Amino acid sequence: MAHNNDRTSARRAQILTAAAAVFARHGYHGARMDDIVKESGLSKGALYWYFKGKEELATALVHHMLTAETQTLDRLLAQDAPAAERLEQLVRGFARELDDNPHRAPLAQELLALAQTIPDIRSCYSAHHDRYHEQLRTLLLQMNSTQSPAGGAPDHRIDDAALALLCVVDGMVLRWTLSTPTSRFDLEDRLWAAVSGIVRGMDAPA
Amino acid sequence: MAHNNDRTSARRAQILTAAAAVFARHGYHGARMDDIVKESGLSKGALYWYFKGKEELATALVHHMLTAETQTLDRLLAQDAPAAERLEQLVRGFARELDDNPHRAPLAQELLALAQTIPDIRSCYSAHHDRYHEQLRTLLLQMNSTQSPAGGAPDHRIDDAALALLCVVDGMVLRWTLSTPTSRFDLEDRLWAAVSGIVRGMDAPA
Amino acid sequence: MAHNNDRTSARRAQILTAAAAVFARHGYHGARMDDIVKESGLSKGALYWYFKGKEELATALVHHMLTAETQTLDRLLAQDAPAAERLEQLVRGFARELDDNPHRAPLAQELLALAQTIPDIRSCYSAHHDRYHEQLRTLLLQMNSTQSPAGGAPDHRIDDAALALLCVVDGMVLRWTLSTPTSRFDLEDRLWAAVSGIVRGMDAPA
Amino acid sequence: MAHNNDRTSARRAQILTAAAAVFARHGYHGARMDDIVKESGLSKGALYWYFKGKEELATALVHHMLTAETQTLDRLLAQDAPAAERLEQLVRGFARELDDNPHRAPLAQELLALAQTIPDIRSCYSAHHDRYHEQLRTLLLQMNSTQSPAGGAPDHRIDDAALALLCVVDGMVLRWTLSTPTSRFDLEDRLWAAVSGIVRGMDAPA
DNA sequence: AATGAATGAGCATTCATTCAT
DNA sequence: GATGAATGAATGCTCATTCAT
Repeated sequence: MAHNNDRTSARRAQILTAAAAVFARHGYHGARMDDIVKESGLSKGALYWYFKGKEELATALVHHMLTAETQTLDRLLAQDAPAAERLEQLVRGFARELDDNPHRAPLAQELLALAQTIPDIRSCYSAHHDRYHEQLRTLLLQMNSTQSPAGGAPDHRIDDAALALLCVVDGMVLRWTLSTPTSRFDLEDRLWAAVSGIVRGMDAPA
Repeated sequence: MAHNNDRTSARRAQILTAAAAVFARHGYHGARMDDIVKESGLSKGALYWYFKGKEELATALVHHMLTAETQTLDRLLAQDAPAAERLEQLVRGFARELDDNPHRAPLAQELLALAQTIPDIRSCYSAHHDRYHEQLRTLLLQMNSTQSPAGGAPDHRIDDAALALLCVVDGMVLRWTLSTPTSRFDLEDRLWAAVSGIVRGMDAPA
Repeated sequence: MAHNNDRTSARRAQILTAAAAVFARHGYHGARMDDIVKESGLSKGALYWYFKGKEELATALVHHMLTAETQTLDRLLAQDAPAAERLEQLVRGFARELDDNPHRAPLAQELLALAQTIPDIRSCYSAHHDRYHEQLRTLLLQMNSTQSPAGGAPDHRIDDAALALLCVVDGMVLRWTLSTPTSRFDLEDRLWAAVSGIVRGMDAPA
Repeated sequence: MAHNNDRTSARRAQILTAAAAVFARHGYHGARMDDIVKESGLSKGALYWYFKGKEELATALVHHMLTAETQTLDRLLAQDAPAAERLEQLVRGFARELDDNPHRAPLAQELLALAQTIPDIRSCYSAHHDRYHEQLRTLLLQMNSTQSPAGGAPDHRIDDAALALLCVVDGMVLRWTLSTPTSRFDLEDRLWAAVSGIVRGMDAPA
């Protein structure tokens, strides 16, 4: 019977959504379980019926977000548009989503910070980084072979570029999140500019 | 009386060192004031005599670290070695220092995370980002004009590259900090590879 | 319909057995209803269908154990063996049963402790004490008249001896239960030695 | 400086007294730390400054009570009154004290029950039992040699009697504590009667 | 009869901060 | 300046019990 599972995952989602909201508002440490309970509309007992505790809440949230990200990239890799186009789509889509959901970025930073302290979360991120790196390398390889049938950039260049891409994204989101109203920049433009630069550098002569 | 001030700054330094150690070990939230007291070898009353509270401890620590970073870069800008060389020196020096001080990176991440929550710390980072961006832009301009007297890359390219450089550094340190013994990479090599890529991309044709 | 009652008492017995096991393992306060549910193999709803709550579980258990004890003594009193022999049988049988069932003694102590707190249980024990005292006095009277047709010990001596017997049993079980592997003594031997001493003292001249 | 220690032990005593009162009233499990705090007149922080937690409170209390008991017996053994007289003094004094302090007995039972659950407390009681048994054996030996210079009862009889004495005391206090107003008996008389019986039985012929 | 999801009052403990000495 | 005992609000979590199904 899927009934039971449906109910269960509905409840878990309900709670996770509430937790995400409260974590985004007050940070993980500033969030009280009571706040999440209130936000979820359930009772404290229900929350603890579905999740073992505060840490599991955070871990589940991380898992959820990273899984979604991986799937997005998977979908992109499976498309048959030119690789360069797909990369741009990825980057701009990513930036736009953050831009449109003001809570996403602070929440993500908050959860990321927990990786320092909570081993399960650390593992999630580690695994995700590796997986994402691999996916990106694949995309860059496709770009490279398409662009210049002759071969283009050597493999190590591609590898480095993939890593740089990953890092520049993380770093820029962080900077953007921390920017003040005064110093705030346009995430999409600047991120794409940075990515373009790295891609150009991939093929350029030393 | 300078005596007084000496004593005072010695005590403050002593406490900050202790706080840095404990924050690195347990994270900001996991650190108890008692731990810091014990680590510092002073008494609880003394700690509160020199610092208003836990937040001020963190803020002072951030201030200290960011100031040091700015000064390093300032010193570099004032040298008369070729700009490209100075950039490499900066990046490699930065990487090596992290590599040699295992606590530095986790501590930095922890403090960075506080920027989300503690306004004073957020301001510190915002200001530092802007300043650092400016300094880096200056360095890249020097490289550009040196390399190709004709002019080389247009200004907006340089600006983008400076930002990308900043972000790629932050992002890579983060990734490196989170990497497992298995997936750990060589920070200096990879960071320099990324930086090189971005610099190459700065001048490369679209 | 006896069907109904059979099912009912079967279920109740099933639950009580589970409760006894869990109380013996974790103590009354350390036992969670969930543990008892799991141990019983039934559902939480079922448990609460047959018992009003945790206290009733304990009360029923006490009732059950004390009733069994009374019946044992009743059976013994009805036998036609010499009184002295029956007393020895009683004491040794009692000791052996505890020796053979490692959980019995801690469970009994735990339930006894509840008498301080739970009025219903206190009443059970009070009543049982009186009843048991009476039964034991009867047995001692039989011994006395058998042994020395002339009359032997005066009544008040018999009464005191009966009480002493009761107390020495309780006290020794307690001590035995609390004894460490190192200091553990042979319950049957020592208990019988104590009982013999008291019986001897009953007839002995001041 | 004894100042510090004085203050410390005063506070600890203050807290322990409060804990004893509350434990006697509500039992260990029924007692809330807040109650003890209120009763002590201190603050919650102070309580936790002097005691690690609820368990340590109980353990310290047990320690305190058992130490006092041992000392009483030690004092008795050191006196030069006839042994028989000292035994009577011990038993009657013990009974009277319980009779005069209505809280003592329930508190003692409550703490004793914790021995089943809390290892530290169990150890306290185990050690105390052994020590007390030894002290009592010594006293009985003195009685025996005094009474009949020829030698009197054999050693194993004395050992058994000592154990029986210990047990009968524990058991009778328990029964007395559990007795209802209706069935309540005079502790001093009955206890002394039981003890006398055991002592008589010690020397009596089989 | 039976299930198990849901409830929520209750509670021990922590820890940043203060202040009398 | 320095000490460390004292404060008490804050909080994550438990678990006996209920009740819709």
